[in-house]
Amino acid sequence: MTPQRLMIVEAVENSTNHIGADEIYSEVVAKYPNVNVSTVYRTLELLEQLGLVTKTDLGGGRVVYHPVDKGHHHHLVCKECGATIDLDESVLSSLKDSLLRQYQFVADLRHLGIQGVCVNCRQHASQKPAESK
Amino acid sequence: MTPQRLMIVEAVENSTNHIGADEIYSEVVAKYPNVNVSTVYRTLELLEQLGLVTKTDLGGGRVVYHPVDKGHHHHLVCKECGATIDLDESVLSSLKDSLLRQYQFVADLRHLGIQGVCVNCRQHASQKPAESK
DNA sequence: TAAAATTCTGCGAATATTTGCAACAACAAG
DNA sequence: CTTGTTGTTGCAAATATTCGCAGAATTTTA
Repeated sequence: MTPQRLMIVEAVENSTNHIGADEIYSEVVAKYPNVNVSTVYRTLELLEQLGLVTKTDLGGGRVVYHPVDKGHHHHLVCKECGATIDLDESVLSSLKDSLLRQYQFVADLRHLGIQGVCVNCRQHASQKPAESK
Repeated sequence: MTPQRLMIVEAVENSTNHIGADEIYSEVVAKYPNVNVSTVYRTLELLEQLGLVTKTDLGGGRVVYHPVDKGHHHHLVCKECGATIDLDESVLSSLKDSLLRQYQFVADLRHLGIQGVCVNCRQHASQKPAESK
């Protein structure tokens, strides 16, 4: 356990909710200017393999990390407005069961990002002219 | 509809199953050496928005495209051996329904890549020394 | 403690993908 | 036929992430 690893772990643990690799990097660099981005990525990969943090792709290049010990949950990501809605783990448990029964496949559904369209955007779909695209 | 777009569409349609951006690019360049990668990506993004093709992240940097008119299905991707198991759409329909009922969220579950561990790797987990990592 | 082995890191290069921008083609208006 | 408008492309640069490699740090061994 090296000082840089310690700080990376700290940064992830201290994050209120989710944190991106770039934010972790900035945070660590502030205290220890010599650390390299590679180290951040390597450590995050390590932590993920050890089952300590989850990595979630929220789409649109937004990849965030979350400490496992702070609870599992998922995200509904709206493709229109970009909002993310937290989702309880239970909603996916039946899917996980089905996959296990029907395919003997142990799905890793600990922290998903599911793309779609939220209520708000669906209702305003007709009125709204276009996106900030 | 420009010639380059036409060829990109062709490449996707002609692919037996799935095809990556790099493969599409190579295929198109073979006939029309001037096309640029950007054009490929831009066209694929366009096709995706038009609902003509799906883009699926199989994990590990493998992103593949698939024409919508060739049927919806999903993939179970084994993190150990990298195998992908095709999955019928129906398995996810109940999840989609739940999300719609409970969250009024229209999930885009047309072509997912679900990470996990397949039967094979689960059984051999203890024997297998390590991966090709 | 010194030499050897192992692990981790920083750096720079490679990869995949996206973006800004200026040139270009198609097409409508005059 | 010239001009203007719009949409598409090629190129080069930016971004995010990964990878190889050599040097540092750490541990092991004697």
